[in-house]
Amino acid sequence: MTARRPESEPPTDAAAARPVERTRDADRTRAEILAVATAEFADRGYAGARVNEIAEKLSTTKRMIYYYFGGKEQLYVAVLEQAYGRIRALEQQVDVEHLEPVAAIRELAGLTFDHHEAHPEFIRLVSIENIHRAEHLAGSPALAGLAAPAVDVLAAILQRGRAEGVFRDDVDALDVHQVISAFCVFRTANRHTFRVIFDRDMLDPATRDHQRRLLGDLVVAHLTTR
Amino acid sequence: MTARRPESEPPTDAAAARPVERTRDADRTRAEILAVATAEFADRGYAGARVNEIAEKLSTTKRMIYYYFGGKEQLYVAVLEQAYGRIRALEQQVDVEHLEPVAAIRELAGLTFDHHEAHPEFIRLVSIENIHRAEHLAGSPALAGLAAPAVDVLAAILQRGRAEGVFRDDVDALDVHQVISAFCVFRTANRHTFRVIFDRDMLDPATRDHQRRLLGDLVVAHLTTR
DNA sequence: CCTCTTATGTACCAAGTGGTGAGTTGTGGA
DNA sequence: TCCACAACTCACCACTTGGTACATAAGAGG
Repeated sequence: MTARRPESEPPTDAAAARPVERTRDADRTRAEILAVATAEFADRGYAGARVNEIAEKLSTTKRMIYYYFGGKEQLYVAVLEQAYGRIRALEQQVDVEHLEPVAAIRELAGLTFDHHEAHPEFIRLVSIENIHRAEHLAGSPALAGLAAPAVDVLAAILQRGRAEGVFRDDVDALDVHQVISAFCVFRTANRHTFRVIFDRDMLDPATRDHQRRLLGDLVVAHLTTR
Repeated sequence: MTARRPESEPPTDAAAARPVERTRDADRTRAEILAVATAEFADRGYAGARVNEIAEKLSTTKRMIYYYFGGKEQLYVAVLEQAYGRIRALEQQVDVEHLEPVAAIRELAGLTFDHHEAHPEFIRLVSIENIHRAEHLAGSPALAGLAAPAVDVLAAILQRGRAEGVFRDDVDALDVHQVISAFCVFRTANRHTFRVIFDRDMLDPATRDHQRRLLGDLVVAHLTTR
């Protein structure tokens, strides 16, 4: 093998390449391609993104895309896998075990809210992948156990809430997750058409707290109403 | 041989389908192009759709696309305008004035639910347009008053509910609309990735009633909780 | 019947598309 | 030191893309 930089994968390594230090580094080149491709695919969709365009924004050449990834589609799949991988990593850091059920639900919903707001390009990739009926995602093995964290944590909270008698006992954890996701994803994914039609920017910082509270209220009300 | 096939007319056509077989009919040609283009753009996105592909599925030629619409982008805008126009027409048929507030909200949410489920290709177009940051929609005048119906009806219901003391008095109509839309749009728009990740088909007919009730419960709980 | 406008069909193109053949150079290990 | 191979560059291509020049046929009106 070749020069392995000790840098053990700083994930958000963007195209911040030093122009002077132009050494050979497979990991760095690969990461740069992925970063640029992620931005490009998220920006224009799979069909809209151009390999040539990605190449031009690289400090290396188009040939390297094919050298490392094989083709446009494989590059796109790699982008998806990396994006989902990062999301999983973040979700696993959730720790709400010490909170009482209602507070825990609010916290979990709030974290999901923050998280989606902080990663609009991920939401875009998800939207794009849905346009393609998740056909690339379906063939990828990189999403094993991707569902578990979020839903497991949620199920545990619901269980505690039921035991304490504060939550209804007929609510499914995945239903709750679906509701939370729907709210959070919609805000980002449908931001533009919603703004044009209803003249409201759902991501306006001025209404952020209100929206965040709205989500919490919504879920808690549902869980505590009989 | 100029005999036109007696049109296997896709669902809702714009041009009055006269039984008379006309060899030349601008309205019909235009409508056919729009119908095929709608299917194609919804299926593959703006960049993914091919003018040649649309042309091949036509009983006329590619030249007609440019004759009637000018180009790919203008055709796409026309598709968007027609789609939104139809949606508006449907929304204006909502009549829940005679119901008591809680039932009215449930009915409105349920109608929205049904409506989104019945028009997946519209949801796809909306997703696609969001990928393009609604830039085509923004420049189109065809959406004046598109927001009014849904939100006005909702506001009236909330008003009555407040007057009768069954609803909270601090809930914004557009917030409620946003929540309902989020739930309904998410089900269709994110169906595929959600199925792959969470192994649940949100559009599975077997869980349709449950999902529909869930949305009603969610909104009513929020409106009636203090 | 003739003519003029509208509607339609055929053949074609320049620019861009994803993708590659083949050679060049840096670098770690023997 | 030197070599083998990974990392990289550059020029190139077959094919598709959106778009168009031009010929022509069908009706409406006179």
